Amino acid sequence: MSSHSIPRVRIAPSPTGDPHVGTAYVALFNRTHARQGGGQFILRIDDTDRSRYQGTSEGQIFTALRWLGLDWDEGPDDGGPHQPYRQSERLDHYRQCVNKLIDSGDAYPCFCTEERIADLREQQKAAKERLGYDGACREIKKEEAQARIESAETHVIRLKVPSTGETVFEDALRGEIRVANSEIDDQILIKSDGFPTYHLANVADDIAFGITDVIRAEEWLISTPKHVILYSALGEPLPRFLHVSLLRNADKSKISKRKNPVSLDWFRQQGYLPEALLNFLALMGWSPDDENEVFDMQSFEDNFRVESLSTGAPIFDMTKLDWLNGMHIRQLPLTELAQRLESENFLPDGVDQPQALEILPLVIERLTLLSEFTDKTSWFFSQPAPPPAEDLIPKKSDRDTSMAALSAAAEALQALDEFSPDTIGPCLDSVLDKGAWKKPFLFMPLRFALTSRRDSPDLLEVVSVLGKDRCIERIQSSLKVLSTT
RNA sequence: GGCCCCAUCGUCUAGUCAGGUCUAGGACAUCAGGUUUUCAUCCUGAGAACAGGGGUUCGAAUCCCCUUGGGGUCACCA
Repeated sequence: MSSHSIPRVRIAPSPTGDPHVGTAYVALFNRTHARQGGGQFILRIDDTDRSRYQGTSEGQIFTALRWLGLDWDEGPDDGGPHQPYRQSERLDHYRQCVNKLIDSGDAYPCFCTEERIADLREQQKAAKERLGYDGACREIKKEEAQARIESAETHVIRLKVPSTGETVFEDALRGEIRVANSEIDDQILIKSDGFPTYHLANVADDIAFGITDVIRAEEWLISTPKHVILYSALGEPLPRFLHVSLLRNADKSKISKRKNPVSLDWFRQQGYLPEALLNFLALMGWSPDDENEVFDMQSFEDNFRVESLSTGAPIFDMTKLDWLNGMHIRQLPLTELAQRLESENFLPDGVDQPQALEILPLVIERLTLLSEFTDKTSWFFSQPAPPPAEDLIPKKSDRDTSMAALSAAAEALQALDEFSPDTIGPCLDSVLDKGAWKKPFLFMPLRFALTSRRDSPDLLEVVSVLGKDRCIERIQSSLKVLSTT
């Protein structure tokens, strides 16, 4: 297909479980490629496997892709010029297609039982032969086949792969791929339940939808020759094929649920930002020229080239995703961040956006995941249990020193009229001077008294945001702890 | 096992197509410093890779071959 044509690309997830990170990975490249060329990104639902079908899955896929901003131009839910976009609703189309193939002699009915096929495979294994259908039903005369079909005999339709020669095609990333036809199995096109297999449905739909670029995972590379044969039997020009490397587990095997989180829902629930996940996925196989690895989708769209995707096999290591998530959190305006926290349900119970906004500046630099917000701000939204005495007494200090320091701090803060970081700073400095304590001997007990934790935000900000009354109250509670020790 | 794909720091990658500018660059992670009253952010620095062997060439991470390693696939799943 001409490289000048307007790209029409698609992803074709199967509704068989949770929305998969690999779907998003491939969708990202497809959608970006379409947008760059002013073309269309199509969502097709490949639901031809009735045994693995899950009713809730399709909706989850829609939701997850939209969460990521990977929305589509044509799809099952909002229509398009080639409806329907669900394969289970296109059975007539596949039937027509396969009839054409049977007429032209490129496909044939096969009446072999699954038992015979299984036995055949065992024999082939034992004899160390190539595994695959032996073509037994190829020889059945058309009239006989027709009669058996009419008598409702169980059958499938197979592709008649040429027994000699080779099939050649170009992969946009890997160059010319050639496979001997003797290596290619007579693929089942229509299953005995009347549903098409992926191979038929995929090619038939890609033709019907006018798909120009088939950008999909590398696991499909080896079955592409079958698709090429199908295109040519149907008299259709080939789309451009481009097979993206598979995401891997740490042991380099194909990414899997057992060894990695793969559900897009999981990432959302963990508090990853869509822009961070997208950024991370983009980096698995591509890198920007300017070496700035933190970027948004606009920048990606401006610089990405699908042909420049790397051929290596990237290990899905979320360490960098965590870093990216923190970076993207910090790039978000505070009001936007507060909105996200609320809409994604990461706000503590009873806390609203304005309240979150009060405390957000103090913790934004400490967040890696949105889900950490609640824990990191718990000292602010409710009074924590007073810290144990050992936390209130820094190393090399002692109980009396901590009590004196806290008392002095309480007193000084009490006397403060204007309560802001600007006034609190000098106020605490004077407390320090008067007591002649080492800095940590005052500040650490105070930090613990106010937040009950070591990793709190800047102390002046904490004092300020808590306000005079709550500060005094918490200091008193800690003094009580110390005095009863 | 057959067939197909792949191979640069621990990880993601730049460089490979058009061989020299590569004593191989960046990022994450790690470690060490700095900033900071804590944690984090931020800044500086360090260690860390061309799988191996042949060939072509004045010159190879880059081209060719072999080996090794890894992966995918060989379903009436996609």
